[in-house]
Amino acid sequence: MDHKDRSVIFKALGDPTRLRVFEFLASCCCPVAVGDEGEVRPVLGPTVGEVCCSVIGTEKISSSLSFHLKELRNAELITMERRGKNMVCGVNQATLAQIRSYFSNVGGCCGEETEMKQ
Amino acid sequence: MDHKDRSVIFKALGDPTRLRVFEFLASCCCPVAVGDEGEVRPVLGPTVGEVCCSVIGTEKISSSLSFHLKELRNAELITMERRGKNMVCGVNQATLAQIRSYFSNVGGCCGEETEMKQ
DNA sequence: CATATATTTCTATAAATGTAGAACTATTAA
DNA sequence: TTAATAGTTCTACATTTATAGAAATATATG
Repeated sequence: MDHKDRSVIFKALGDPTRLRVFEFLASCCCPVAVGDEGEVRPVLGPTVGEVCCSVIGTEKISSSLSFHLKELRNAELITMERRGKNMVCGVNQATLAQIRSYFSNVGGCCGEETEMKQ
Repeated sequence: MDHKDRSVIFKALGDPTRLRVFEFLASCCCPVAVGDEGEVRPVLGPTVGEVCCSVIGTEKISSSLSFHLKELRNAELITMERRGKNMVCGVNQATLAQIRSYFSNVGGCCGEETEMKQ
């Protein structure tokens, strides 16, 4: 995750609607599943329509929501996969882990208070 | 730190120049000092001019950098304080701690892989 | 195949954002 | 008090971004 990736990630989370979508998806458990052959499979999370209901509060999916989902996908903050007529969404745990790691390392060289003269 | 605060923070970090400024300041040690009376005092970090040299690469401070610093201050990601002719900058450790805490809690209900049928 | 459902893409538009230069403010030093 | 330095604010402008509606695509179903 380089500087460019990070600014794309933060820009994606910088929009209130997108942050809500991200937080809603993050609040939906079971982000990753392992299939019979041991393969890691994408999440069976809410559909775009369900995200729309919960986050936007409308039945009809707007092009605006599609746009925001695309931005979140572009930042690799979420994944989406077709299930029949629907698209199901979930947070990308790998990226979330990278962000956590970034923040545990940034500015961490001497975070505690330091005694000082004058 | 509510939803609004977070989106302001992420939006601030979402601009490549601001992210560079933030990371530069975060890389400058000793963010907090405690004075003789026990009061927590702002960092004695780089001046705006020094930030400009390191991050933008120019001698002359642009209004654009001032604007970015204002955004970072508004998000409470950095603090600034006058020292004579200069303004000195540093990251706001309290906010940084809040962001760390946010990311350790978001989407963390079952982050590990889960066995699944079908 | 025709229709319904779910979602995306396209196009236009309005609002927000970043940049540049000039003018302004605060502090120090002569 | 005048000049120099350091930085900010103001104004204008170009670019980017978010939103809305219409048309297009993909899948399921009758």
